[in-house]
Amino acid sequence: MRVATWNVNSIRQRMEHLARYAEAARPDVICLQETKCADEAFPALEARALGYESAFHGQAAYNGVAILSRRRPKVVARGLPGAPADAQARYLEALVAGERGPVRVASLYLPNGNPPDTDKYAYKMAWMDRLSAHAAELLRAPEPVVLAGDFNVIPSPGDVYDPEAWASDALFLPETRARFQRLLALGLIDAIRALDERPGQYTFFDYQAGAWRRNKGLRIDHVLLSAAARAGLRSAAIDREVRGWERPSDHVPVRVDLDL
DNA sequence: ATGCCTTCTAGCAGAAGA
Repeated sequence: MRVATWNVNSIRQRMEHLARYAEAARPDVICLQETKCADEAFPALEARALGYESAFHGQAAYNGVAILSRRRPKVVARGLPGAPADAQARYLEALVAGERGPVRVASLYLPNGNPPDTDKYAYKMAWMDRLSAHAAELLRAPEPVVLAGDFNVIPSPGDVYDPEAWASDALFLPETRARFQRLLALGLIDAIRALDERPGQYTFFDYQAGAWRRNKGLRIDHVLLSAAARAGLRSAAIDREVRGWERPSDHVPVRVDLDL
C-alpha cells in the first residue's frame, strides 16, 4: 500500500494540485493537513471523483486534517485523546484496508509553537506529550501503525538549511527535538531516515525570500512507522517537484510504499 | 535587524503560519 502525507495549506485552494498528485503518484491513502475547512465544506465529492473516500476533522480557517483512502477509512479517533476540551482540529486516526488486514493510519498536524516564550509553545509541548502517551497505547494494538503528518519538528541539524539560524525556533529547540526522540524511543521509526541518511531532504520551503529557489528548506513532515509497519517498508520519498507547480502549498508530499 | 508570501475571515486589515 502506498501512503502519502501532505500539508496542502487549504484543501479548497489545492484541489487541482491534489488531482494532479493523485494521478502522478497514485497513493492508496493520502493524509492531509491544514485543510482549513469546516467539515460541511470539505470537498468529499471532488475527492470521490479522484477515486478516494474521505474522512475529515476540520474547522473554519485554521488547522484541519483528513484521510483519503481508496477504500472507505473507518475513523477510530477524531481529535488527539487526552484533552477533550481542545477544539483545535489536528488529529484524525482511522483503520484502512491493507492487503493483509487493517492498518492504523493517523493524519496529524502538530502545533507550530512559535513564539517559544508564549502559551503557544506550552501547548505544543503538551500536545507532544499527549501524542507520546497515545502512541504508546497504539503500539500495543495488533495492527501496523502509521503516524503521518506535519510534525513541525526539525529532528536534526541535517534537516534544516541553516541550523544556527533556527536554534531558538520552536521547530528546533532542544525540548522539541527531545520530545520527538521520545516518540522514536517508543519504537516508532522515521521512514525517510530508515532508508536514507543524507542531509538536506526538505519537505517545507517558505513562500518568502525565494526559499524554494534557494533550496532553503526544512524537513518537518514525517511518516513514523511501528515495527510491524517498518517490516513492510519498501521505499520512502519526498515529492519535492510539487513545490515547483503553480501556486503550490509551501509543503510537499512525503510518500512511502508499504508491503502491508 | 526586519520583512519578504499566502491563506483565512471579514469586509479591503489583521492574524497565523514556520
